[in-house]
Amino acid sequence: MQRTNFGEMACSIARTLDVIGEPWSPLVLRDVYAGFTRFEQIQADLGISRKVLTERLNHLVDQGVLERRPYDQRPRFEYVLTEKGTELVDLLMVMVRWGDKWLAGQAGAPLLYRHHACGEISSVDLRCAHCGEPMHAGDVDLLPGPGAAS
Amino acid sequence: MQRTNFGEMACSIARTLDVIGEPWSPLVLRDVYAGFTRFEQIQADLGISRKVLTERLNHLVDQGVLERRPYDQRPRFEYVLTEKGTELVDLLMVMVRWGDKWLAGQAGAPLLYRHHACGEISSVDLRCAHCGEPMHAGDVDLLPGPGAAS
DNA sequence: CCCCTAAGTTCCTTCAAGAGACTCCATGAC
DNA sequence: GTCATGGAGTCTCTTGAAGGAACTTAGGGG
Repeated sequence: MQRTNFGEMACSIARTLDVIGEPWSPLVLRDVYAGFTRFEQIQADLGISRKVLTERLNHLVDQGVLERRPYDQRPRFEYVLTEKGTELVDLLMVMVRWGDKWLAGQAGAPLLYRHHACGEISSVDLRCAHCGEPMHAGDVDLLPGPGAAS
Repeated sequence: MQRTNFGEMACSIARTLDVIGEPWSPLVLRDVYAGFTRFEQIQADLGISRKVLTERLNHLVDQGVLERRPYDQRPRFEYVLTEKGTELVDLLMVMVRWGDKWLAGQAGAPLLYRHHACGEISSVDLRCAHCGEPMHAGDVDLLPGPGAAS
C-alpha cells in the first residue's frame, strides 16, 4: 500500500507512522497488549491474512516494538511488548478514548479501563508534562525544533 | 489497501482506524492543524498523489473530522477541523511525543510545543481523567464494557 | 509410523497507491 | 472578446500490497 517511505520525513508523526502506520499494526499491538501473544491467537482474533500478519510481526520486531521469543522446545514463539512497545500503547489508549466518545454506537464502549491508582473506570486525558494542566490542540503554539527540515 | 472494514469491529481502536487509519490521513490532519488548509498546499507539502489526497479529504469530511468550505466566489475551498477533528489532534500529539522520544535522530525533535498555560516547551503526558494520576499501559485493568461483542 | 499442532511460506487474484496528464471554471490581463 | 492563470480536482496506466487458501516444516504424542 503505502509505497511512500514516511520514515525519512522530518516529522515525528510520519516517523511514528512508519512504525505502526501500516494497516492492522495497531490492532496487532492491541492484541499483544491484551494477551494474545501467539501467531495463531492473533490470526484467529483479527481474521487477518497469515501472510500479512507475518509481515507486520516482523516489522514490529525489527522496529523494536515487539520481541519474539520461544516458549517451548519446539519451534514455538510468542511476541511480547518491549519498553518501546509498551509506551506505544499510550497511543492506543488515546484512540480508545476518542473512539469511545465519537464512534461508539448506542451499545456503548466495548472495553473499559479500571485505573489502579484510584480504582475507578476511567479514560485518559492529555496533560502538559511540565505543569500538569490540560494540553490539547488549542493549548499550544507550534515552533520549529532543532531537527526541523531546512 | 485495507479491504477489510475495521469500522464494524467491536473495538474503538478499529473504529478509530476506520476514520484515520488509511495511509496519509494523519499527515493530512496534521497539515490542516498546522495551517495548510487548501488542496494545493497540502498536496505540495506532503507530495501525496492528487487522487489519493482527494479520496482522503472526502473521507475525512464524510466522517465529520474536516469541514470543506468555500473561501472565494470562485470554486475555491479550504478544509478546517471540526470539533471532532480537533479532538483527534490529541492522537497526533501523542504520536509526536512517542516519535520524539524513540525515533528522533541526533538532530532532535523537528517540532516543539509551547504550552499556553505555563509558557514552557513541553510535551503531553497521559493522566487519568478521574484522579489525575499517570495512566499508562501498566496502570489499568481491562474489563469488557456494555458494547463488547457477545 | 502416523498424525497433530504452531508457525509460518507460497501462489494467485483483486484492488489501492503513485505518477502524471488532462479538465473545469471563474477571474484578471491585453 | 480572447487568452492566460491558478486552484481544485478527475482520468488513466502501472506497480505492488492485501486477501484468501493451499502447502511446508519441525517437533511431540499415541
